[in-house]
Amino acid sequence: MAREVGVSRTLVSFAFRGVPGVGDDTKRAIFEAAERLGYRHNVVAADLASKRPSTIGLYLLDFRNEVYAEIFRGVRDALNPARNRLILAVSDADEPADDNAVDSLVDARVGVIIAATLFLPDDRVRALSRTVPVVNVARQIDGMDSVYADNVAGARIATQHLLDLGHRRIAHLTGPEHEGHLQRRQAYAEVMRAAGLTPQVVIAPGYSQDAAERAARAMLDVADRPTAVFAHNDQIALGAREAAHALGLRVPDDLSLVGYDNSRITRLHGIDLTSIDQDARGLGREAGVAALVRLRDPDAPPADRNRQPSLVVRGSTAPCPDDRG
Amino acid sequence: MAREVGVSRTLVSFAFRGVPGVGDDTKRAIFEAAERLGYRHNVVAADLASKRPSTIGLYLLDFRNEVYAEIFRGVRDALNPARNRLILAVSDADEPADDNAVDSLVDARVGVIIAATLFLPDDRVRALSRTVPVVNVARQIDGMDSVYADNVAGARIATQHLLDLGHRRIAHLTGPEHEGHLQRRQAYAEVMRAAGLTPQVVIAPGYSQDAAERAARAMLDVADRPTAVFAHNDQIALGAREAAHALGLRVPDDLSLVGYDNSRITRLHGIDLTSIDQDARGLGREAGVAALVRLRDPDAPPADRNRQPSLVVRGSTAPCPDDRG
DNA sequence: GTGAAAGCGCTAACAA
DNA sequence: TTGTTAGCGCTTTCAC
Repeated sequence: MAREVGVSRTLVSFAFRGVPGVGDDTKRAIFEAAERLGYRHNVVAADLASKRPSTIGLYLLDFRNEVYAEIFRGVRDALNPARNRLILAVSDADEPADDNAVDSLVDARVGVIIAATLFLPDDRVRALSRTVPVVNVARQIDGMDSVYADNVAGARIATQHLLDLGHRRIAHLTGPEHEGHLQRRQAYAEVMRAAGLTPQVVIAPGYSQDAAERAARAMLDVADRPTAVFAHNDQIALGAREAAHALGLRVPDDLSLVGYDNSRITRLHGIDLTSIDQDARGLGREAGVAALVRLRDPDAPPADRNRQPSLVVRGSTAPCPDDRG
Repeated sequence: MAREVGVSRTLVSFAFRGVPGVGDDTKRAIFEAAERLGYRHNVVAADLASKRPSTIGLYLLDFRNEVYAEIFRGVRDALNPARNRLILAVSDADEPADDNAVDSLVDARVGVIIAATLFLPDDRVRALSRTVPVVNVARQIDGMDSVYADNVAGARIATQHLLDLGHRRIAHLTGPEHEGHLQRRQAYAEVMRAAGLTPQVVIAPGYSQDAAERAARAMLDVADRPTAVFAHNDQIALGAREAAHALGLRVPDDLSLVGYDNSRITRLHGIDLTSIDQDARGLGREAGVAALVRLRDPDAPPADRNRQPSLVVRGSTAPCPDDRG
């Protein structure tokens, strides 16, 4: 390739990376020859040779939860103008494979990992970040880059909304306990206790709709069932909704339901799910920017971007049907 | 690392790749030392050095369509036992970025690309496969590895189902014309013509729910609107459903609706969408296997796996409300 | 603006 | 079973 144009390998390298200091004519000649020869700049080899890898890794917890699709879009929005390669690793909310997914990113020698709600505990994430810098999305870890919407605020708004509607037996339906997935349930419990009520946290065997449905069925199939449910996310809320319908309960007449994420599905006619919006795409965008910063300057002070979520009231919540609650 | 154990680099390399011919003691010593030194086998460098890359690239058209999540899971199922790295590239059904996504896979120097419904025309895919072998999923291209469910059969079953219910004004709602996305609309048109009816193919500006909703609104807001719609996929069907409700039409009383993909959302209480099942996860699994084969033997004869889709009747389809149709 | 030489971390013959 | 020598395609000094 270099021979073809009569230039050195260095020039070709510079030309492809947009390093200044290459004559316009030379540049043109190089690109023209590359086109003709079907030459492609080998980014993998480039990343290997340079000590500073330019590739960005994105970890997403689950593929079936629309929130991660939105985070992905946001990250892509932010990275599009840059010329960084983005590679994805996706885990599974039901059959967690965090380590595999993260390993594949580390193996790919990415320069930074954007992690959307890892199941890993804080310490493991910190340890990981000593190998590869990590930008947390939708999660806050002290001393690390974190882009998130305030979970405590979100859970409070949701719970308070149900209290305001007169509900007293309000359950919180969530998944297995992982550090980083605790704030919502804790904030819910606090609000409940502050109102003089007993929190009821129900833990499903996973964060998917299916897992939630099973747990919700048991929760709702009792005499003094809750009159309202605040779910960890929309997927889980939909699981609860299915369980309710299977038991002949109507939403919102017999059961009020609040989700989290404000995914598109909540807006469907007939679903009409009240939910907390945390602007996942926006989170993704900020995370993308943070990753770019981290890549250029490993020693930059950690970014901590806390956004405020908001409640979107729809038809799945209604006043408590009785006073027994 | 090699020095540390007092072994040659070759042995270390062999040990990590599981190449036979390394003494058990040596192997143990190597892994033990690796652990201690925090050494990680650099797969990127390995792929670069060996002419046969072991990484598999997966292209998915869209993140918000559950079908691709299922294909992904299937591919992962198939690849799990193997030790191949999987990297993803995701495009967007509304803002197509096929070339970017595919480029990122080519740049990553993957050994084979599993492509789930590229927008690219057949010839472009063929051209691509001269650089990197391609396994097509949910699409058939002559002379190439293809794993798909028979679209012609699927579309026929769907259309026939509506005809059997007495509908005559049946529209097909789909997205922009791409080679590889034509079979369903053609099969629909054939069945309609064979029944002595005029096909009405309505093209939305994209394959997403939002795009479909806009197109459906125009389609349904006329005097002699269709009494039934066969949609290219579930996303599009949901868009039509939203449009119908916005216009005060009830499903299935005023409008019957058939989707495609049988995604989980079709099963939600209140959505209850009749759909065609093509077992996306199964397709993904077969594609994963085909990719593995192709990786080991570039000259193996192209695999062509054609599966039969099936109709799942739910509550969104009902007999035609009148005879005017 | 340009080129030569060394090296990134690994694999692939081949030899021992 | 183990070690030696090249070399993958690129970047990076440093010199011209």
